[in-house]
Amino acid sequence: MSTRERILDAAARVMRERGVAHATTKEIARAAGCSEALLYRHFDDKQGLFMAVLQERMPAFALPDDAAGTGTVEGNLVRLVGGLLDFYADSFPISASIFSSSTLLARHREAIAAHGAGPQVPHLRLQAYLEAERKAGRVRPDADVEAVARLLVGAALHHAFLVAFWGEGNAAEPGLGERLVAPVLPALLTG
Amino acid sequence: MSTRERILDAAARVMRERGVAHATTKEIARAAGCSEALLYRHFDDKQGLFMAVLQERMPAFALPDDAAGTGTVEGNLVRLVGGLLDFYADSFPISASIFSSSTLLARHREAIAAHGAGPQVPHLRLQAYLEAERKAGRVRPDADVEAVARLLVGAALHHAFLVAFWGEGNAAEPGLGERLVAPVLPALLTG
DNA sequence: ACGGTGTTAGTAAGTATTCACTCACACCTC
DNA sequence: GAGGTGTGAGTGAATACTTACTAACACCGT
Repeated sequence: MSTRERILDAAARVMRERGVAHATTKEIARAAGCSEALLYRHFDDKQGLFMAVLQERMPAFALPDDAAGTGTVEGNLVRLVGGLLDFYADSFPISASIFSSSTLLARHREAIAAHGAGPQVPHLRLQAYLEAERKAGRVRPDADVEAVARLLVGAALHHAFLVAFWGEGNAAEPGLGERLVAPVLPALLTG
Repeated sequence: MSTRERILDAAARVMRERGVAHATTKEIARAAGCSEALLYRHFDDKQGLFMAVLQERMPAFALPDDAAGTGTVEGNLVRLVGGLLDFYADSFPISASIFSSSTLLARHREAIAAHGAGPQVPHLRLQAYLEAERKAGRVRPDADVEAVARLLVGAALHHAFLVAFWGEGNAAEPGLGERLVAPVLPALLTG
């Protein structure tokens, strides 16, 4: 693994485990097993390093390839929500830390706007899946798919928030995906 | 207004507007219009001041008094979700900042555990309302009220997250409460 | 009424430490 | 020997926190 990658891993680890406030250059260098000076060979400054972590060490949000029309809507939704729960569990600690600095937030916002990425992507993707199912006739034509997408994505985010707050202890909650999907099914399914 | 209150207001304002990273003692003192030394007359240390802000300047989450059995379930839920949207819109910026420091998070967690407060309160309260309605026979006996509460609370939190990320611009979204409540109604209402 | 005594509210000017960041220099490979 | 990779030893600035001090005010015995 290249030094740059080691530094990025170390920085991400410190940010996750101790919070951005403690993610000092000294702490990151110690975690990466190198000198502080070396950080500056690979990154312009500390904010540049943070930005690289945000862009290269945020867990990718990959919804499984569009399964619209295959399997059952319920099964697909459960799988998608499971992916959302994992995604937010991994990304929430670092995402939240962005809000600790207005300047970091502003830079991140600009960087992200350029890529078409951003925090609205998950619910837009889920919404797109539901729209495809609606087009396929497996979801009621009058269903508010945007609202449903927001409910499901929100519940996943909320769960990550609680886990991050209370510590790693109560992380996995088996069957949560199924339980979250069930209440919105009557509003979705053609009947 | 007492000096202590002025300092708390100033600290909360700086934390909100510029983020905890920029909430230095100097900055807070300047915002409060006093000397840094005075901060230490009223608080043990900076973390103590932050803790006081978290405990005394977080917007109170007040669900309107238990309306179970009155009005319509839909109307009550819309009102409750509206309250949640306001609550999270106000509290998210400061809540998120807790995660910037593992030690601050740990202290806040302990302080909160003592009060029986914490981030699980909103969805427990909403869940309690739904259970009351179930007992009153206005919600299906087989409805998963916990899952529904998590969906609605999560969607409100998610909305606050997006607003905090993109700036104050796209804050109010009229009719959002109604749209979020509608998809869970079929799973709740007795038919 | 008046001086003495203590308390409260406030600050200017520090100190020690930590922070992000730099630089001169060493080591290595080609 | 040139250029990439790496470091020890710093630097000035910023930070959290302290100290020594003042002005205002309340209380009280005489």
